Amino acid sequence: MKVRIIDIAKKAGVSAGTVDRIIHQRGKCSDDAIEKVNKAIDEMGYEPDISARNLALKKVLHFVCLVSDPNEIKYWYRPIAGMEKAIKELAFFKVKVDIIYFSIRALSFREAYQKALKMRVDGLIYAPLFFEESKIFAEELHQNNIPFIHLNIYQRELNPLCFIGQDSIQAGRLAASLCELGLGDNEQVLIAYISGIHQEYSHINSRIEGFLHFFAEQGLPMKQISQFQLEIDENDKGYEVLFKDYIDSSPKVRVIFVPNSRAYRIANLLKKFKIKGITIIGFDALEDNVKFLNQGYIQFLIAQQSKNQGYQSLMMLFKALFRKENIVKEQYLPIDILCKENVDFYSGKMV
Amino acid sequence: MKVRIIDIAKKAGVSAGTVDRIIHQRGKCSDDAIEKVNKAIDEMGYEPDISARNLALKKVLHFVCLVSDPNEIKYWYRPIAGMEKAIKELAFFKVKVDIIYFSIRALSFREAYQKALKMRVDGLIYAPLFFEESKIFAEELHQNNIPFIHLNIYQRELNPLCFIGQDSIQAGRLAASLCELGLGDNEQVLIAYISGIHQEYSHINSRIEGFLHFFAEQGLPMKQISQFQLEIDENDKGYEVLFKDYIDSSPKVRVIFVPNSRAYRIANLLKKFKIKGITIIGFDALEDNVKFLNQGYIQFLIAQQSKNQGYQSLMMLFKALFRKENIVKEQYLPIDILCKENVDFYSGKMV
DNA sequence: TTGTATGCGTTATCAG
DNA sequence: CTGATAACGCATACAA
Repeated sequence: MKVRIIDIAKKAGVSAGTVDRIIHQRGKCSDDAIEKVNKAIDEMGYEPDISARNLALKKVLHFVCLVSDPNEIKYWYRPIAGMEKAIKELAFFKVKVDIIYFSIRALSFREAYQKALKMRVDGLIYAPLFFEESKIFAEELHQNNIPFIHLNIYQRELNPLCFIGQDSIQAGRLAASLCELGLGDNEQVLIAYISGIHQEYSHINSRIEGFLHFFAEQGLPMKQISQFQLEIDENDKGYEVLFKDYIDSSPKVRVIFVPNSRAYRIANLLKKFKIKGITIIGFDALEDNVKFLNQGYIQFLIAQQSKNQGYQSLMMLFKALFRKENIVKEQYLPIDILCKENVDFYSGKMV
Repeated sequence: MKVRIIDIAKKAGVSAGTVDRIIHQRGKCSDDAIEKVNKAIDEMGYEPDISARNLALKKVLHFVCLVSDPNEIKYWYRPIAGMEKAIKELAFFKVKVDIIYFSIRALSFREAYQKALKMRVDGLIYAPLFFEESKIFAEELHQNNIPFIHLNIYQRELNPLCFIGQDSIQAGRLAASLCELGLGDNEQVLIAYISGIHQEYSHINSRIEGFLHFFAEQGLPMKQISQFQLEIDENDKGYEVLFKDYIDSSPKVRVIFVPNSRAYRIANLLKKFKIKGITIIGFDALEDNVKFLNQGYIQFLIAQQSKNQGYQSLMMLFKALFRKENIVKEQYLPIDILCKENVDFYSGKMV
């Protein structure tokens, strides 16, 4: 029936304590005992009872998530929602999760991770928004033997336990293929986005890279593509007129590709200036983006299961550290296409 | 810290046994005791420890899934994969799951459910493929007080505990909107599908209904739509020439909408007869469909997270019957759009 | 109607 | 290096 520790202990002719020590490699045991116990396990096929283990466990696993303040970058609302879902499920087990927020400055990120390092942490999740700081952080984690997961942005060279997110280059390619659908002969696509000052994230660049690749591969003339990029302070409204002028002087533009998650800003301008006949392809199902999708200003949004990202990241740590399962090193989530007709059913997505 | 049964027993001035009886409504208790215990629970906020409960539990919950043989309808491979994933996760708990297969004949379905009814079953999952038999089955289940979940197909009037699947009408609408993208002035869309004899499923009809609605709502002329439907025996190849003739005599057709999951059959004909300039919108990421998607014969596939459907159905039963949580009555999953550029990342999707 | 005792399979401690 | 044993929180059988 069910094989227990005591069953294999009897079979091996030792006590339960010894079996436990051998299974978990804690304490010292004689080679003789190790051999006998392993043999018994092979023959009888022991599977630990999670409930019993959990009940008896004294130690609590401690996971920490470092995420940017969703009030500053709205994108993070949904990964956090996913984390909260995971926290609920993990409440059955001896696992404790803390979420630490930082604001979008390198210094704030540094403070956050120093705070995390002061705690006794068994596993950690963060998005390497800041290239240099992330590197320093990762090195310290490796030194302290604390496994960590990269979420949303992947800095492969830092060798995280696992990356969870989207293939940004392929997402850019997909955006390009959707743009092409709406593009007639001799019409243009514009790459336009507005970002805060000094916000240059690798995944945004990857999306643009994939986008351009697609057009190149299809042998489409590059002159069909123009770019409009502004780095501005969050509250600066000066760009609005600049944008309007740009559009007025580019009558061939039919599609605008917005590679960051703020397509709603561009959509807002189309609405404000009553610009017709231009459609937008953007990223992420933020509330504001969805609003303009439903109004027809945005034709497609490419989404990345943000909630699921948050959920999976914690579940991965759980799988790796609680159950000692092997996990895949790169977990690329689906690249979702949203339009007016399917966006209403997207929010329930969890996963 | 953690509130245990014994804690609230002390607070209420009774024994642990009494608290247990009141929480689970087993055995008789005095009104006085009930009141005191409930008060204590309110004040202290008791949450049962799942691990301890699970360890002590004698009874095993028994779930049964009735699914059609995936060798006959390939669609079912993925829901079954999702069920297997759920079974793995539920292995931690005192839950046992059986999957019973039936082949696509009403008689076989009837045999399957009679087999299920003979077992001691606590919860059940099935797709109501056969209208009449499903009704009889549901009535028996209600009589025996066995909760059941409808998967993939929804027969609302049978009042399942929950439905998990896609909004087929909306999926049809989405298909129509994607068709429209590829449709120029004066061009036609063809609704074409090949099904086995006497296979008329409600969700296929709903997709067509949604599809037609979309065109009607947009004020598009209905004469742009033509239909080609064949009910044939699985091995009958006679339809191939019929199809070819139909296409030859309909030069305006630019897009073919295939409302069932066998777009690969139509795609295969386009390939075989070297028909160019026509693209297909179909359903479900079956292996064969994906092949033709990658080859360019199919432009879009609309998918329904089949694996997730299977997974969720078991998790729902678990939530409802093991933890006694309230669950939503209708769980509509996202309507996914697949094309060449994102299909490779779709398979990993779980949920 | 109520209280008590035993056991579920593991962990962790302590004495050998 | 090893064996014995007391928790862990709940369910359940039995005694009162």
